[in-house]
Amino acid sequence: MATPTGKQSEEASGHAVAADLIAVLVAVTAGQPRFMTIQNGSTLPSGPFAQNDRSLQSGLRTWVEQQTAHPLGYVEQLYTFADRDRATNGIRVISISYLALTRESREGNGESGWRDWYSYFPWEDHRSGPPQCYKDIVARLLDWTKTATAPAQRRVRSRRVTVSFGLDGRPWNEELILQRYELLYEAALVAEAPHVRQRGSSARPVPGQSMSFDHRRILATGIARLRAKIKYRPVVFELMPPSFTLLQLQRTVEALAGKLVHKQNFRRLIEQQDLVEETGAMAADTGGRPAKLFRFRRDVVDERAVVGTKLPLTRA
Amino acid sequence: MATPTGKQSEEASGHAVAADLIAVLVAVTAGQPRFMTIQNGSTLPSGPFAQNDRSLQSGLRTWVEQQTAHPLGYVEQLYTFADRDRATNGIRVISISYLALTRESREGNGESGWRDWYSYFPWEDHRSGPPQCYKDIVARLLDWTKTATAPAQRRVRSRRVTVSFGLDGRPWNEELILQRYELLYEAALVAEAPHVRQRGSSARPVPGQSMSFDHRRILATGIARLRAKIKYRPVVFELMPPSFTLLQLQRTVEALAGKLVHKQNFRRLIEQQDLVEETGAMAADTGGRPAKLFRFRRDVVDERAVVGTKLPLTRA
DNA sequence: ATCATATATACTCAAATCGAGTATAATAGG
DNA sequence: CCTATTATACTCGATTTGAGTATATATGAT
Repeated sequence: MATPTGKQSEEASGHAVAADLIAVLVAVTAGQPRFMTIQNGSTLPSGPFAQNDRSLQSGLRTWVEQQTAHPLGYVEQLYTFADRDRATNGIRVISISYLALTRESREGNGESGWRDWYSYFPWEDHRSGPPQCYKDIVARLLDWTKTATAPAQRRVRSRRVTVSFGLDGRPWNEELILQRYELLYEAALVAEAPHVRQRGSSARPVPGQSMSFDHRRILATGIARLRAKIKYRPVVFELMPPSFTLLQLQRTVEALAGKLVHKQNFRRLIEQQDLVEETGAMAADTGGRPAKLFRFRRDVVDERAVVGTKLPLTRA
Repeated sequence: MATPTGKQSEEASGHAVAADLIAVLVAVTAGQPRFMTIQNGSTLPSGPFAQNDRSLQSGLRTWVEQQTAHPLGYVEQLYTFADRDRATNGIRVISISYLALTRESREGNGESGWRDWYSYFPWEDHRSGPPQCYKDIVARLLDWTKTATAPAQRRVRSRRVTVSFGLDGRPWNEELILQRYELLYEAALVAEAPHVRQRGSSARPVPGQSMSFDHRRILATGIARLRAKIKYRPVVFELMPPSFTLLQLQRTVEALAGKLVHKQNFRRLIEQQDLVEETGAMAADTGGRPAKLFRFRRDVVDERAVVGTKLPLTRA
């Protein structure tokens, strides 16, 4: 029978679930992308959605601010999922994850603290070329592709590795961070993988700190979203101080994307979009010629509505 | 205290909520964009998420296929929300909405059926220029901007109308459909608005069929997502038959976007991206010179990974 | 004072892409 | 065989992009 939303609440009590809110809270400090953790870096801030919360977002704010003593700035929803294995006491848990952007201020309280996200994903930082661990990871993944029994499956695996890690002259695509993490998970090369202890020599995980539950996967989802979004929406500015130089802005973009951009073209793009204006002041501590300070023109954003930023990251 | 995901399930039983799954199921038939409804067009297909569903998506599939006798094809999550006023029996309802793409086959059973989405959003179809109702809607919105008491609020409203409806020489941006619906809602110009009956002459809603609950808003969210997504991911093809002419493809894109594109440039863009290949056959029923039939190259998509489609819709 | 070094900022230039056409081909119907 | 209609090839100027070069203004060492 057709049951419209809202009407089935009477019967829905038989389908009760618990709702969990999880935050990927990001800041960029001194050119390093960081995120908020609790429990000594093993867990993302999270908590149950309570009956009396006004909305999902306000529930999230309450919990995160309580756990981390840090107010949330820009917030957007990431993804909602209901894992089979998340059930406890026979009740299913639905997790609603959020991406939040701020600037790092005071330290967290107690066990909460900011962590560099590249210590969880060392293979994702290509700002000074492919990192140390990259070559080894690719080799181990290629080994894994060969362990498939069916030839068709070998081809599928091989193509996935080739594409997502930018082999055979393909470009490195920073947005594929989730696909790369999922490959490593399937290949049992991260500590979170369920069968990681069933395997032999290859059971040693690749470099990179692991997390509880699927939190590293959620973090990858957040990074992927952010890496995609900075290309078409002016969200980088949420991570910047009130005034900044163009190089600081560029370093922030590079920190998030995990790769470098052409300086002169970056400036051209930012300036011709009218997203920033000079404050009149100069930054003297640049180590070279002093740089003009700029501020974000928030008015232009709602002026042009959602219509966004361009960054020199779009092409291969 | 820090409470990681999963651990608080014991206490979470005190925070029990009901989860509801809602689908915006889209097809394009004969150049018209349509979506699946139940209850004579007033409601989106939806139902509770059950304990024994494998995942949210599979729960959704079960419900929709039961209600509409129509299998789901491509599915992606839209948004999750927990409205204050959605509570019944003291239990909060969390709604998880999905966008799904298919092709129209058989009719729905009973009360379910496909509806043209522009009969719910008549002001959104600009394929033959601004539609009939457009001028009147803008006029009524501009009247509404004047009813604000504070001058600052008048300016804010005025800019929102100007930007989202493309006034003062600004371009019409089809992606702003949700912003436009929200303006009409705030201005009490749609039947769903809570204060629609408290107002005088302007209580008459603008043209366009209304829906139960916030379903028209969810539909707008789905359309907005689809209009944005066709520009950078090859999702249009989910709506196409196995083989099609380039004009059919173009008409589908135009139906979704609600505006026309330059034919020659459209072809150039599609062909140079290698997203399609000739089947060898020709379509004779074109009304003019027969057209080559093409098929979507699914292999190219996972070859190039997420890296997407371009459509001549990107610029103003 | 001068020089190496670092950063800031202006400007150039060729290649690629895009918007908006024109021109020509192949069908159906009168 | 003329007209209407659609398909498809090709052109051309304007813009945008990638990848530089050139020059300006700081600091710190000698």
